[in-house]
Amino acid sequence: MHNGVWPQLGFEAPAGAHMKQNKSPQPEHSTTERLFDTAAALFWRKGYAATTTREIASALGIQQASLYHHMASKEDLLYRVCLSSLETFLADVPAAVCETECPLERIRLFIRAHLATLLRYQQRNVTSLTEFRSLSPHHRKDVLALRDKYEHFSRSTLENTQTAGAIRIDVPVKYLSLALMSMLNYAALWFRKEKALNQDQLAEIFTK
Amino acid sequence: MHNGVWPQLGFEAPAGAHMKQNKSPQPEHSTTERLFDTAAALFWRKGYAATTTREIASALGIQQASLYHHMASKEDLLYRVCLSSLETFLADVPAAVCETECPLERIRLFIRAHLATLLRYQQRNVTSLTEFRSLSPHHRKDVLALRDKYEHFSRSTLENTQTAGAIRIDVPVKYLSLALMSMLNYAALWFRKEKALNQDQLAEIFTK
DNA sequence: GTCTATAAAGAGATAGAC
DNA sequence: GTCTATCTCTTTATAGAC
Repeated sequence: MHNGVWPQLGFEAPAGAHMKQNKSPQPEHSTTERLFDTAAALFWRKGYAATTTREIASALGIQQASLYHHMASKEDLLYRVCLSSLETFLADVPAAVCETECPLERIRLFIRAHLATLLRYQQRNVTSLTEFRSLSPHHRKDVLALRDKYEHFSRSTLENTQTAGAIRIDVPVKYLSLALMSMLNYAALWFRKEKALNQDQLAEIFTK
Repeated sequence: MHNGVWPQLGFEAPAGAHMKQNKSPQPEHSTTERLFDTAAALFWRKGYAATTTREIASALGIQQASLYHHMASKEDLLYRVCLSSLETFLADVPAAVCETECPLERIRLFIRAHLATLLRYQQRNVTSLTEFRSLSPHHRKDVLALRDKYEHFSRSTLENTQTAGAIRIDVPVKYLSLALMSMLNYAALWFRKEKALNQDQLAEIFTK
């Protein structure tokens, strides 16, 4: 019963996430990208504040001081992980939703695409979700702007669906969006390796 | 739009939570209890690892070294905050649910009572939910045992309701429980001061 | 039960060689 | 781009007086 409703942070990383090993001109696994993934994995497991730069360096197989060739500071590293998380959502999810005009289908696509991106880059996304408070005020503002942009998009999607009469209208869009995103994002915290069908199940459960 | 679907940790504490100021033989605000609340408030806002013992002491108006008269270590303090959180759930929620036999009403009472306890001791509960990983292995085991106990209770409640045909039976209880608890517990992370009606709204939204 | 003083360890970050 | 060496600051925790 241990993998239940509680945020079970602190597991090993889902091995082999996005291993494309292609040889395209812009390499997908520059040292900087590896640094992001390595750091996100540790932030996910131990939290940002509890993770030391020495641990990150050790996981990369280099010395602690060598990190500073790739990052300005530990906080700057967190900032860029958060940025990469939100930029991926903003690039991938709207693109997926655009594939249909049917309101109800759009919301299904939204849920599927959001969940797919959420779980594909789970470590970076959980970091972005849970370590936001450790950002400097200036960096926080930047990340918040991207969040708002995405939230606006998701709320519009629900709004259109509601207007079209495809979902319940007795609850303000604000709360529908809130409850849906809560459920979806919280999934990032406990999701392990359950089969992808869960995505449809969640959709079915909530779409009323 | 800033107080939306993202975990907005880092706000001021809801002032005046459980201020009873009675004069009962066992005082409700011993220094130790005040320490728990003060620490939980800081853990909630900054996270356990990012909170220093000096900050806790300063918030209590004493010197850092004086803390060690009330706790064995910083980790021991976290442990006891987590314990108090779970012990409150196990004491209050089952007691509330017992008040009726009607299956559907039981689940409504469960949701209401869980949410009420969750928000009443929000700071301790969020700490228990999010800082679990910072516990020592031994303390983690203890806390996990209490979690399992409560999870078993909540799942039984849903199971009985499902058996009685009051809620959907096309989804395994495991996932119903998971989704419900996710939604409820996640609420602890963003809930501020919205009116208590939200509790009923959530119940309505989810009870199918 | 709280204080001052301090020990002991660990943190992030920099300097400069290679 | 990575290394060794080290600086400086902060951290948790202890000692012992009052």
